[in-house]
Amino acid sequence: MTDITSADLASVVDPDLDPRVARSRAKVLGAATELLVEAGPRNVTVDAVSERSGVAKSTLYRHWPSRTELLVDVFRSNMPTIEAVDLSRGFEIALRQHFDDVARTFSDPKWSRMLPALFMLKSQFDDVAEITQVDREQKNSVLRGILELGAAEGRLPHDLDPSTAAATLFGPMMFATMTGAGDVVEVGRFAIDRFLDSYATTR
Amino acid sequence: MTDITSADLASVVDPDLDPRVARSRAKVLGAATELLVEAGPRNVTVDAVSERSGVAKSTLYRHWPSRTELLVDVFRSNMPTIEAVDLSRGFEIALRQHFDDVARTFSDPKWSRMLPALFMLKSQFDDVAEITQVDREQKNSVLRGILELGAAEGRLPHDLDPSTAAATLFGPMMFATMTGAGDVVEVGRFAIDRFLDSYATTR
DNA sequence: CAGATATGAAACGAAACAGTATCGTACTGT
DNA sequence: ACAGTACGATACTGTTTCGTTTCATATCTG
Repeated sequence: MTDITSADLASVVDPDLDPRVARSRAKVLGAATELLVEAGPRNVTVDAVSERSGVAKSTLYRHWPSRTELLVDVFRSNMPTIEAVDLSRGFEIALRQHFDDVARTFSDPKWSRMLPALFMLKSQFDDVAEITQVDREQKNSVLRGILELGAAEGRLPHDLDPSTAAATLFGPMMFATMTGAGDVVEVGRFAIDRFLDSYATTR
Repeated sequence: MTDITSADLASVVDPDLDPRVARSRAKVLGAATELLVEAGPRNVTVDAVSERSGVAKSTLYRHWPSRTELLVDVFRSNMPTIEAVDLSRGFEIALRQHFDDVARTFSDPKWSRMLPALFMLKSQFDDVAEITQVDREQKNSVLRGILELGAAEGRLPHDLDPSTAAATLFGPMMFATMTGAGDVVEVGRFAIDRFLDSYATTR
């Protein structure tokens, strides 16, 4: 896992952009992320972000109209990327590959601390709700392909709802992350094994 | 499901206590809970609670030394009660009875909105962490009894870790609650069916 | 290099907020 | 009825926070 420096992050934000702008935005987002992870959204004050990032408050307000929109962007810039899965090697391998991808984010301590705040603010800010919705749709889309492959291989029923399956497969890891009980990956693996074994039954 | 009035809640807080005190505390906790559910912990300001509850700020500070401790008490007073299960009618009935109990709390919209805040503040305030820990221990204790019964009936292996099982059984409902995708109870039932079926395999 | 643009530093206003203090009033238990 | 206690109303202090403004300086682009 490679560390992403402020410079890298800046270039990710937008190409051919005034480097000063890119730098400022990246530094602000980085500092705000730190503050969020350390002590929740309440800790992400404009002054604290300014001080931590070394970016003047006036500059900050040139890029974000309000603290709220900055906070939303912090979540947006930290959302996990969903990798496409290789379906050519069969259902179970694809499922476990996708699992590894999702498990990585649930194991990331930064993301773990961000997650409760994300869900909390979801009900207050439409932008945050939209972010989570897009993420879920992407993941469900990937999972749908895997489930269809599983059905084609005769290992899963055809009427499986992706979002129900997602909850069953990944909910346990979320539970472990939130409660802090048990190893996240271990719990996740166990849940997937239960899921697969349940359809291996001769009924 | 019966509504709990302020008077009822007051008497629950502590018997043989000056009724004025009980009344004030109950009104404050009720109003603070509302504010928390409506817009998160940041919305629970001392002035807002005072205004909403009709209890003077000075009175509030006679009962709680600080805003933080009030907030902690709000969570404490809203924690779900764990019912003991009847193990005499067999493993599966006991499991489903416990499931109904847990599912009730995950279906409660008030609790759903409280949950992310609870997990968020867990890492900031030791008192909140303690509350969640006690709750988890209680639930794990109940589940342990059920799992042992299941093992005795030959339907589960003997080496099942209660906290791993808890994550597998109830994580999906938490996932559904947090993401807002799918019916919570339906997802929960599905997950339990997978869990049970997975051990019904003839291996 | 030169003009355009972004930044930094600092001060400022206004509002929200936590917490304290005072004092007259209402309630409770005996 | 009476003494003890809790309460409400209000004002107040000090701090935090958001957001704005100004102007000199640094950086980028052509």
